[in-house]
Amino acid sequence: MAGRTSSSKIYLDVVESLRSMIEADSLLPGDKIPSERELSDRFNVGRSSVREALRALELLGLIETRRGEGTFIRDFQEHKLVELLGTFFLQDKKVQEDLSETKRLIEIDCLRIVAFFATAEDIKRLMAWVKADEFHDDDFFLRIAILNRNRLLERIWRIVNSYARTSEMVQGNVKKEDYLSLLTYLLERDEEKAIETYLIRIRNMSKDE
Amino acid sequence: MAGRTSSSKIYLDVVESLRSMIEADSLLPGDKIPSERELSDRFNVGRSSVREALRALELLGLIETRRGEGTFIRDFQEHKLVELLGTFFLQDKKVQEDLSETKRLIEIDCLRIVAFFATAEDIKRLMAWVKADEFHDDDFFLRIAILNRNRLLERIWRIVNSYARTSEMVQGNVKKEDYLSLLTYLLERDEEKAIETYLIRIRNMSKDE
DNA sequence: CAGGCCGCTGTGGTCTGACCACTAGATTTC
DNA sequence: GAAATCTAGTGGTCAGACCACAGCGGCCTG
Repeated sequence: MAGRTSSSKIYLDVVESLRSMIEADSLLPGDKIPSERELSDRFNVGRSSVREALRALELLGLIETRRGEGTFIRDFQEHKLVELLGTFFLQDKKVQEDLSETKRLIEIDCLRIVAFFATAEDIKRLMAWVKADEFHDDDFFLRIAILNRNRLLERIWRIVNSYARTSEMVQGNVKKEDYLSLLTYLLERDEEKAIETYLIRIRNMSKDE
Repeated sequence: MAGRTSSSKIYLDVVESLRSMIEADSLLPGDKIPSERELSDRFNVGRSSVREALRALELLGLIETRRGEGTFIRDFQEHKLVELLGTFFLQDKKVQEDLSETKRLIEIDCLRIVAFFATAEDIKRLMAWVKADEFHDDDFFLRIAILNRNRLLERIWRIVNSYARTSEMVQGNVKKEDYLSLLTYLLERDEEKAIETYLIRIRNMSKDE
């Protein structure tokens, strides 16, 4: 009956305990963590609970287990674990830069794909939408991301974008003409011009703050 | 034996079985899935294995369990990085293509960045490594991903790669010369040539199968 | 009849102890 | 010294036992 830190689910406690343990002992990727039996012992929980935690972390790619050898820490960097537990990382500057750079790269990738595969009809429909509605820059690229029919890339964009959005850099105002000319290039399958237009847009956005 | 289902870890099989079951029965968010005991029975595995799978999915945010009631499918859509994994479970065929395409795009992005920012020294060090060691294609791009100093992009690559790898098609043999010439172009900051070399490599890899 | 109490039953949550399969290192054997 | 062998430690799996909780229905009481 000790004061359990949290959620009435032991395995989550174990996850948390592991996190602290890893942090406290400053274990690095490749390092071995104690055996299941020892953890079970150390945390005073059943081995099955330890296993549930470990299996979950394994599926997340945070640890790696090798039968007969042990359990090892895998790519670390900001463990996804931390995010899952609600600890967010958007603090330092570098992360910000990485976010916007990554976002930019993905958007360009999407443009490339769209320039290559999207039907003229799809693009025209998008142009009509641009003319008709009022919208946020995100909305525009969401549509681009959807047009590119790679669901995974679309997801990645959504994720990156959602992070990028929280920590907002000022979204400068971009004029409809810019979007339209970008789309026009896409329609003409002129990948390079489209990207160029995109980059100019970026520059404008960060300029007027 | 083309499709190997059993990955030697029962709980992973269960995860897979659950995926198919959900797909087959077209279960939607909010729907209840069979009890642990029934699943254990249906899949002919121990309940603990079922639980390991369920706990992992729970930590991923894909399902939700309520004691005394049951286990339910959750509304994914909004799960940060975890979303990635969601994709992994939900579709199947298309995902493979998306995975390799995305991987390719990211690798090219990394190459671009490296061509632009990496120091000559770093690249030379990589060349030395190529000459000296035996390695897998993944290892090479892992190093490229690390060289590009965008941690986020590196991380996305790792994730995508780890998934792409599981389902992998034979990694054709690429010769060291190819890597070396690629690196040479990077050293000369010749982005286009480097990417061209990269693409040729891809073609070779899928050819000899 | 209404309201509430009670106890089933089914479900997840947890622990224990027992095996198996495998790895690595120590030990023995040649 | 090298090869074969044994052994301890580790993850993988299972079966069975409880517990805690939610939901349902029946029974008692006012």
